[in-house]
Amino acid sequence: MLDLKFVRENPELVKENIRKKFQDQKLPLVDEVIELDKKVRALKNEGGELRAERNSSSSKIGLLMRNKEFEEVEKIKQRVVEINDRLLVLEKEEEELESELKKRMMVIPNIIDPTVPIGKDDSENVEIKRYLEPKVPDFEIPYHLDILEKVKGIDLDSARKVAGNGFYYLTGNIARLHSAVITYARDFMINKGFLYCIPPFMIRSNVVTGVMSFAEMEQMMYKIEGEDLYLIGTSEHSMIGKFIDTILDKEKLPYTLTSYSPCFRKEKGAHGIEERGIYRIHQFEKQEMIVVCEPEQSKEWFEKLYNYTVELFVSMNIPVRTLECCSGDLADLKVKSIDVEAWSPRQKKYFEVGSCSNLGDAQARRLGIRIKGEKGNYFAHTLNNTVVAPPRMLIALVENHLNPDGSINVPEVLQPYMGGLKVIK
RNA sequence: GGAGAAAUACCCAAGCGGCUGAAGGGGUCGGUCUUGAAAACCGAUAGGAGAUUCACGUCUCGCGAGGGUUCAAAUCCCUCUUUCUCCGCCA
Repeated sequence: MLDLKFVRENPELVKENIRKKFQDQKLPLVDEVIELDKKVRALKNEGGELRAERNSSSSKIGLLMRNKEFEEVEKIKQRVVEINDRLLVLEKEEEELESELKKRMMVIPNIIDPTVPIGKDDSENVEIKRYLEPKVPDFEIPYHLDILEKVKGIDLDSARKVAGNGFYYLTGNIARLHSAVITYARDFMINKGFLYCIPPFMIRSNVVTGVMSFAEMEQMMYKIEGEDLYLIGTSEHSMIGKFIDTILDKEKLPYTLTSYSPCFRKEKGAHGIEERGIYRIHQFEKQEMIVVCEPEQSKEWFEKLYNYTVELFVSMNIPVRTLECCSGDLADLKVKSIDVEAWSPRQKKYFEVGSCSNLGDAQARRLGIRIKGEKGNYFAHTLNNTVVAPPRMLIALVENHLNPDGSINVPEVLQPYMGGLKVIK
């Protein structure tokens, strides 16, 4: 969400940004917002004046009552009743206009970073850089399910009986590998100076609506029956929620946090659960990182954040590349976003394993995350990025470390977390 | 889950329909005193959201949150949230 003042003062810039994102149908919203804003302010002014009159009249009544000047009191009372009637009308109108205004403000996209490549959709995303050589071995790489089944590491049949499609049992060394990845990633981030957190895995509706749009909420979030609680889709929800309505101390910035959580997603909508196996599932686990910082530091942090993920994958010997989201593919709240994609030697292409986003002050404005400044408070910038999210990440791991006999090499950095095990057979 | 008590500014706390946007302390900041400090004394110190103004300023909202009663709400009523105490249940 943009600053209303900014829209008021820079309508052309806002429109230009909408065009860059190929959302021309939203162009009229800008003028509508400016018009609505004008009306709301006029109403506020009138209401303010009336309230001021009511306040002074009411205290006058107090004085007159003590002097027993009842006739005068009745007169003033009547005037105040009139004021209240008028206020009722004004307030209703103001509320309506404000909700119309907010509705429009919510869908006007955030101003994208000047470095974001212009493009219509995900086909125009831009590869930034590759890390490690994407190798295709001279033997055939089976589908990841077959690899995992061969080492008795997965049981989807039982999962379907117990919970349905989109769930999994990981077993034995693969389950252990899964934990090893999470634990290694946790320590990796702790070593980068991040504060490790285990957040609530359920959050209230007001936090949900604070961190995502209604459409997203409907498509992603599981609701707990009979409670005002939702299962989190990512720990970003509870981690950013932690800062709702706070005024932060300059000295304590930046907040750099890494959190572990299971993530629950309905995966309703466009694709459903088409992919066989553990690529797209209702439940997975994720190590996440978030940063809350000074506005002028967010760009710098953005670079650091996705590079941490790259470094982590490279340390496990998994080839990755960074792919920048073009303007048309960038979610409305985001200033800039880069995906980290891992190499799939089976598909001979890269697939998404992480996503790093700079939200600028958009999220902070929605959630009221401010920094105490010398001359008034201002909104913080927020960023989030995946450290690693197995089991999807395991697809990349097993495909890249598969031996011709179907055994899987454990990357050296994970071996300590696997009791020294070097090969999963 | 049941029964009680509470939520007021940076902290503690008074107030329980109008003169209270809020007594009193502590803290913090400034000053007097002192070689310097402490103590003592004096003074200052209400965060936040919004409107308006070139600006000084003015106005509105604001006593956990949201509703309601009233000419008028920190104060009365309702709902919710949180905290504390006790009981029950449970890793």
